[in-house]
Amino acid sequence: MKLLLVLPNSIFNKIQQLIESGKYASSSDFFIAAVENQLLLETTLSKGTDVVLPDTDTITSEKTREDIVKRFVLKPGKELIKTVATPLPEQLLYPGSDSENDLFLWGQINRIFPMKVGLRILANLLAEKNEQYIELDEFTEKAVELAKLVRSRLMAETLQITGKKDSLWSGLPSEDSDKSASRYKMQFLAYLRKDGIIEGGLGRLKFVNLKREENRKTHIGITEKGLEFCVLENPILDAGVYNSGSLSEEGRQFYLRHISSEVPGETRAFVDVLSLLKEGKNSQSSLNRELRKIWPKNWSGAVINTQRNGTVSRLAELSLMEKIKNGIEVEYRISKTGIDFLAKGTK
DNA sequence: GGCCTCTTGCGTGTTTCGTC
DNA sequence: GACGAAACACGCAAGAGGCC
Repeated sequence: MKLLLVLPNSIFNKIQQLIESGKYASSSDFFIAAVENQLLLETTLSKGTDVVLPDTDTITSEKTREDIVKRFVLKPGKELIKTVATPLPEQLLYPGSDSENDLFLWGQINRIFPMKVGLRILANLLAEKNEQYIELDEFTEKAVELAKLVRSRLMAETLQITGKKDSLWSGLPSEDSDKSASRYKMQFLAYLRKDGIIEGGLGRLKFVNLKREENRKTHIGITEKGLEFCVLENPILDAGVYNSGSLSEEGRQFYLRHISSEVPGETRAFVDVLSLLKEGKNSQSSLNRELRKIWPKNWSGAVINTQRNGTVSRLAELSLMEKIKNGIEVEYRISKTGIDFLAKGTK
């Protein structure tokens, strides 16, 4: 949508100076950042702060908002957190399945970073309450509110620094959509099905465990592996670096080691896609065609597409492959790290 | 203007819950 | 036990963004 805006010369000149100094790529970028900041402020103020911190009064400034985000997404003290047991196979296997090799992550989980944010929030809540488990609803509500703030901040920072829309915030819930909040909770975080099976990325990756208490309330705790991944340095959350990817090298290596030993379904998906890339199946259509032969026969074309897309996005985030734009088409290419992972994963 | 890719909102069938 | 309502689980496809 295009808007016609009348500005006093004094304001216009100041904006021009900021653009010329390189802080913004264009006047559009300046206005988008300004509007997003104002909308964020309005939304947060209208909701009050009861969902965030017990000792925070009213969010009245950018600095206060920053403090809240920092307090819940910065590295928690590892020694302050009591971990829980890793989920057992029977908490993960669907009726009729007997092998974790077939447990693919749902394709709509297309980023690891949103789960990292969720883990940070969970760990900080556990540390603050000095508990091993907390109520799932309490965690997910707070995670959604804070993840929205992280997303808004990330959008504004990325626009300022790179001058273009990057997708580092992909997967995090947006301020203006309950649907995206629901998606974040159900797909990236965790929940417990009625039959006791754990769903959601954090659960399927064994970074958290869930249990239903006698009062039927579900509780969530962080596993040892979840805590290890959680406290690893993150360029965005800990250093405010927005141009080196969403995970640190250490974080990427940990994730790969973890899935290799604990999450065979994710390893299988990675190995399947990387093997095909190595064989030269570099386009979306050729990948889909080949994956259809080796992935579950009951998956429709749309499901193959969803699963391929999610796997490719996570692989790219981990630097195991890259996407190269050729005009309007994209070529997938395995990286050196991808080849190394494949060598280890297929041994 | 049209095409391709990717993200994410929505539709639909199934299951669970509450009430009578 | 029957029924309707609500919640859940899964999967599809609309639409935004980028490019020619």
